[in-house]
Amino acid sequence: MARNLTSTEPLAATTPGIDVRRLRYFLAVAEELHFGRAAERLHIAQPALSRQIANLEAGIGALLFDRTRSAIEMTAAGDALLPRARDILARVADAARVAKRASEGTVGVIQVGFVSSATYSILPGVFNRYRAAHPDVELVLHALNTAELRIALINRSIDVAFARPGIGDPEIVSEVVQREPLAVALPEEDTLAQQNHIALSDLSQRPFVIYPRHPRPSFADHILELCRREGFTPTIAQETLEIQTALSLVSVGAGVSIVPESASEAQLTGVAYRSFLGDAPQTQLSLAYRRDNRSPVVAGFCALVRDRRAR
Amino acid sequence: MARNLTSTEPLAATTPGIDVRRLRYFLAVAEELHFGRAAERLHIAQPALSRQIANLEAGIGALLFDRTRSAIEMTAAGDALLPRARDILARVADAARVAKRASEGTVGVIQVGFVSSATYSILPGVFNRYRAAHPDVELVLHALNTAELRIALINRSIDVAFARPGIGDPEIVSEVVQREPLAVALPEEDTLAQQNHIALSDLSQRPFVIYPRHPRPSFADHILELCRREGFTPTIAQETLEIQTALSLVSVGAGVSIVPESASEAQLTGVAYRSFLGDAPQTQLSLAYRRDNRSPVVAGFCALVRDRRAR
DNA sequence: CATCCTGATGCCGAAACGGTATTGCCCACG
DNA sequence: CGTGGGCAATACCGTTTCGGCATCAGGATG
Repeated sequence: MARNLTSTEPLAATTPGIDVRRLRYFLAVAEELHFGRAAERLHIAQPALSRQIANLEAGIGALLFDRTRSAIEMTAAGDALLPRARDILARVADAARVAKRASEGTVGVIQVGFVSSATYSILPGVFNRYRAAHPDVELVLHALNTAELRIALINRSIDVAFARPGIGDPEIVSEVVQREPLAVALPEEDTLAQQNHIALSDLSQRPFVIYPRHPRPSFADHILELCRREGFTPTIAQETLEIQTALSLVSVGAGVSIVPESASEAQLTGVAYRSFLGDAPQTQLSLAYRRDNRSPVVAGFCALVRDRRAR
Repeated sequence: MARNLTSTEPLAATTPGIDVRRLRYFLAVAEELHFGRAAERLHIAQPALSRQIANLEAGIGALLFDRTRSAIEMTAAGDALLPRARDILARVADAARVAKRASEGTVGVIQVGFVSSATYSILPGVFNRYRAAHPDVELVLHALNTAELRIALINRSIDVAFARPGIGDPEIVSEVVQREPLAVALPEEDTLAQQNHIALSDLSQRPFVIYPRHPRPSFADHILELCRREGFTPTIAQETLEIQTALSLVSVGAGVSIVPESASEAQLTGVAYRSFLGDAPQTQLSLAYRRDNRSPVVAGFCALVRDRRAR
């Protein structure tokens, strides 16, 4: 009865009759070329299978099997449908898997912004651990300053940011994930490099390399404020955008720079790192993300950062 | 209630819940981001839609929409599913279309074998008309001799053949599609070329170029039999495999050849074509295909050939 | 706080599905 | 030339699923 097409439906805009269940049934029959065995494989009775195949044929408008011979045969339409049926079934299964994994945050893309000075602290560990735990999440990195990070978060051009000291915005959640002492980076030939510990006031006559000055408020402002409290205004030799550039300038003797302690990891030749005398001034690194974030990928990333901080 | 997964089913080997109907519903909701409007577009009531989406979510094991806000939002799982759902629906529709067209013989491949001497008669017209009528059928051509055509048909390496005079085999159906008079191809400088009509006996002293000699029985055997009846055995100057080669040899004066009249279409310089005196001997071209052929593409091709012959 | 909008839930009739029993058909075998 | 066996189709029936109507629940809005 693969003949009476769309008799009950007045306007069939869609494709009635085609259905993943029926495609699965079709595949079984096509592979077994035997209704009885196919039905057995599908754990249904043979008549039910016969009817579903007939329904599928009616939906397509063509016979899929040639039942005239004793052994069943594929028709041209069946041959044409077979590879497509396999493909569709595979895609359906894949779609379900991917959707589920997306909900678990194990596939997708995450755009991470960070200030350059975070390069040497927790970032390498966080990125490595995250990549190991979520190999199917693409981790895209953007080095930006704190003000740019805020804009990028609001733009949604990044999903999560590491900023210093943090990002104040009603739309953004900012959590401190690391506090670390500041240290002095100075040329090795500087006489102060012979001391193990340095007081901030010792630097009052030295030229400073600061970063990033614009836009306000910046890490540089934080340093300048510390100096002001100590009773001096430093001479600014150079302003740079990134800590890496600042350290390079220090290495060629352009001046001294105040950096997070972890910057000593950079190991630039010609640069000596010295800690402060007494209780050193601190800097903090914050993890920031949109308050309305719903992405499980982002949630998973933040969870990993918090977990790492806890230890 | 997208929480209780596979509670009733003991062993779900397949992917329950995912279904083209549900994917269509999902697509509507994803595009409208509003259950009411989506339901309206689908011509069903909103509660039915809500339940089907819930079923889909249960089948996948993840929520696809975030209903916490006033305006509905996609979840990461929904975002991941959306392009795949579109793709699957398009493929389903395409599969149905292709299968139907395959049953009508308007898509597919057809392998056509033919004897070289048919090149100048009905073949160009048949091929051009068929390509025009069935642009999505790939027409693959194979120049073979009659014995090779028979083997290729049985092998299924070709679907249909044009053979001379025909193919006798219980598995093969052979229908005469064309009868045409034979003619003489001779060098232009031959004295016989000055006559408009030539008797076969006039050629008794001329060297013959025949084709194809092997395997038997061949078109060459047919020619030799005609000469024998006329009372002479021709001198065989050359044997070739294809009519094109035979005509080339004639053009350089190697001898004369008996060819179907339509071979004059070849227009080789140096070759004159002359018809026979009186009632010329005839040759016939047959269309052959497997008796058990079920391909609608082949059936369509044969129908076109028969139709052309009728006019 | 009342009201509206939106999606979820309860309940019921209709359609689809699957199972058992049976028929119809073709083929092989005596 | 019946006849029995194998296979798919059909008949019939119980169960599940689907869709519609009415209603409920929760958030937004005035």
